[in-house]
Amino acid sequence: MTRPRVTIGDVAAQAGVSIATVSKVINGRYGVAAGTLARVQAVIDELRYESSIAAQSLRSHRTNVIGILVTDIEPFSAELLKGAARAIRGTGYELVVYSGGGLGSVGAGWERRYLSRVSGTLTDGTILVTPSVVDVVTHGAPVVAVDPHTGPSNLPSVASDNLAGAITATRYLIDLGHRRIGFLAGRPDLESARLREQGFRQALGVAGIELDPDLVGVGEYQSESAEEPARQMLRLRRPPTAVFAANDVMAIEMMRVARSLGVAVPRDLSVIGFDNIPESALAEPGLTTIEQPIQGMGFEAVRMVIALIDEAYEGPMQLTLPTALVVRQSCRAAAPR
Amino acid sequence: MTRPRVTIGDVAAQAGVSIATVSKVINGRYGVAAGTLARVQAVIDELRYESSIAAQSLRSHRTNVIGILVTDIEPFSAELLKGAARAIRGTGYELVVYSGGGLGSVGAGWERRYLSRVSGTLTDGTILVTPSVVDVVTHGAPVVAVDPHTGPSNLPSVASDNLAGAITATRYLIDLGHRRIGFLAGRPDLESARLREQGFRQALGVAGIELDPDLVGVGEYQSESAEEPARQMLRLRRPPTAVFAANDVMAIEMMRVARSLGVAVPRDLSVIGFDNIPESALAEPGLTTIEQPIQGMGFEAVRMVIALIDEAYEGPMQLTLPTALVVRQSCRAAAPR
DNA sequence: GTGAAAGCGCTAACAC
DNA sequence: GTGTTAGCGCTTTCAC
Repeated sequence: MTRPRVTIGDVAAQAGVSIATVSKVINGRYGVAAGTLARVQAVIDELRYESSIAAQSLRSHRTNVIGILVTDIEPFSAELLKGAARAIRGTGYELVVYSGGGLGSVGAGWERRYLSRVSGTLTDGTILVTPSVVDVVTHGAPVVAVDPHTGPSNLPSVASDNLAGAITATRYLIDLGHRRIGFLAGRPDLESARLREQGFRQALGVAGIELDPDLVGVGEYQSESAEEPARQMLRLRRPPTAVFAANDVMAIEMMRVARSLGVAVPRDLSVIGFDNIPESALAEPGLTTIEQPIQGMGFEAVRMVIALIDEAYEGPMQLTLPTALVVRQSCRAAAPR
Repeated sequence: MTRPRVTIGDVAAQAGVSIATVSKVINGRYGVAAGTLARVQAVIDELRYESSIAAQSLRSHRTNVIGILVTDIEPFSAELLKGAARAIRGTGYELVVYSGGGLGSVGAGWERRYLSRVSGTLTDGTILVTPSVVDVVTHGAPVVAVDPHTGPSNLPSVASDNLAGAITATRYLIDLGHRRIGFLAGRPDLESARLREQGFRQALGVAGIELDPDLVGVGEYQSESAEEPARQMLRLRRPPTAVFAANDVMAIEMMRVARSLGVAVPRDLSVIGFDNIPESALAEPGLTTIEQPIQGMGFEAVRMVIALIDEAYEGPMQLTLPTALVVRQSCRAAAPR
């Protein structure tokens, strides 16, 4: 059933009071006689009046909404949203997710543009997911970055410990006795990829293992671009006995290529990947992974913005959450030499 | 860096034109001299001006936003959102997800309340996910219900075929030779649960199998409430050789209880569940399921609202998507009698 | 071509 | 207690 929108004016007219009085009733302000209050309330119920968020927030600059900006809703951001939703429960705030339509939404900078369109008007605080923007201008309302692609900016942020995770993964392989360990790197323009490679190299260095340059391929975080480097690595005269991939899809690709080349995992090759897409555990249940606390990042980001809004935040402005090694069946001890 | 919000007035002043002219530039309206346009545009870039969505939509009633209302972001709705996001790509629309803070958000009716707060103002079209409300009043902008809990209402809707799915599942067990088939029912107040039970009974009827009332337990879609009925069923003098659970978590609970009672799945008991939570495949990789097209529902809902906005929709107003049987290791042929 | 003015639905001083 | 008034930031006639 479609009928014209009910406005505060309609309620006022019907109740025989002024708009201001209705506004007071809605917002529970002082100075309304009990009788008037009841009458206005009755009309509100009868007309099923609901205030317009647009008008309300335009005027009052208080919305009880935490905004979260994602360029798209895909497995990673969806997982993050679950954590954010969990953190929002019972806080009195509501969560509003703004999703650009994928595709970089007419170029990067989407986050910045949208931020200024909603922040402080439609939201009391805003979370930016994997922003690729550094110089963000805020307008009073707090903004928190999650998993910033470009590394720490001027914003408070929540990230996971890519460096420590990569070290853990590499150490694990080393401890299994592997010495020829390959690495499939991510997109060089992203902070996460840089940190994961750094961790890999660092762990090798500490163990006194010299890295053969042939054992490093750039897969750019995607299976298509990882295929060729993976194949090359396995076709070396002396192929690696283990490979650490900077993310899960490349690890899965590595296993696929190995299979096609008759290299058995984990018998001939151990594979470990940095977990980015929760669903990858479904696609390759046996894959050993370094798990990022994806939900946890969403959760902490929400807690952080809310605390910042209330000016009660006491914690590091750059929060780094630990990763965890999840051992499954894709790794085994290196064959004795 | 925090500085006061840049408004259209600031731009106008800086460019030495009127607010009206700036508005025309922003909206690409006719009647602006090339020189003026360039100058205004330059100021906009310099000041990094972005129009306020709140003000804009309050005035213009056109937002290019599809709103999607969910009571919470959990695995089911998150999956749905992925599909919705996929459908939105390249359409020029943006997706905005409004999430109540779980917990029924101060009682049901949250959807109705929120709908009237955003529809037609902040959104051009709105999707209601699993609404438990029947009499929805719309205000011009189209509204589509996804997976309505109460069955078809006055709204256009997208749902999955619970009835056919339940029949498929039951038939599958029958075809495996099972004759004593148990059923764990869902929440009786929800349409999905009614349809799934109906399909179960119908399939048995067609096969000429009489249903033993002891083989039907009400698990209410939750593992806690399913535990007792599951146990009772397995402890019958003549326990079932197969069980169909109205959702996945109850199916998983059934397997757990069976295990604890020394009943081996699938040797002694076949189990099949209606899939609701994508992640359940992770928790119980071997579970045979009736898969709901969760992403698909989100996808189709978005296409439907957009078509309705453009007044170009030609399809059924109550769209029902098919389910699929996914056979894994939790079912086997009944032992010959 | 451009700007003055009205008003979208609402809130918040301030009078009465 | 209640109503009048002045905007919030923007779009849109309609004069000039």
